[in-house]
Amino acid sequence: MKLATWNVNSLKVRLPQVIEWLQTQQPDMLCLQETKLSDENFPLDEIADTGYQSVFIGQKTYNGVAILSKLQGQEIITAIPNFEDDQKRIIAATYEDLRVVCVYVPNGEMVGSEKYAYKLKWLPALVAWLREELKKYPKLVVMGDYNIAPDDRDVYDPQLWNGKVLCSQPERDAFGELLSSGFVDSFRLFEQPEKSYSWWDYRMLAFRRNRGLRIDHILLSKVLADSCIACQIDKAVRKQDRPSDHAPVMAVLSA
DNA sequence: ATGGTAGAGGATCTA
Repeated sequence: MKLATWNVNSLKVRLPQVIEWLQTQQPDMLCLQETKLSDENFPLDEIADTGYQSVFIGQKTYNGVAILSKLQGQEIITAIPNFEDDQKRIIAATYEDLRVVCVYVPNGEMVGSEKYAYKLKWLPALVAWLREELKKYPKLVVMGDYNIAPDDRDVYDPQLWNGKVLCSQPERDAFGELLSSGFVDSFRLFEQPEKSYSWWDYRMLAFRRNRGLRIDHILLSKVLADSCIACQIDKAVRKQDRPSDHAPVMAVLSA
């Protein structure tokens, strides 16, 4: 079983790359973030032609999430329950006994900004909901763009980024709260290359210089973590023409 | 040099 997540930064622009990636990697589930599409414009048929079902929730211009899978998703949820939010950042679906949650955590813009306050309000709401999900679904995977680099080794220049958005202590604490609720960062179950990142700014030749952050994560419930045999970032995708600024992350479960 | 790029939409906003 291959589980993957990719912030595509416009599914309209990236659709050919997504279809090619589905065909070559054959993931069982692919979570997408920043589709930036209204639901009526979602490329359902093109994706179906590749052999994948889609569940999605989007909006014009910003945000938007989807789960592509070879199976049809059930028990679909498209928002955090009991949390007022206009932005489309969450979709969850059940595939047999596997519960998949796709998340696009707010970016936060800058420490102290209104968007940062929204991020710090959004994250505990996510954690509270996922604690309930975990009670219902022992086999739970939560993957997506968390917009949080959990540790200094996930940052190309920790001094420069110290206390900045994506790295600030309140954000890292919120991520820690999520982990301590019963999740494991699948990437850190394994030995990984030094300076492994999942996002590189489009500006300043950041990718060529490997000035990146690891902010896209696949979190597994304990039951799933026990069967995880690999996790890697597909950095080659970021080298393509007209790439997303994020690379896909993929975890492999046995059986 | 307080910069730079990409996407959406059609002037800025978001990342």
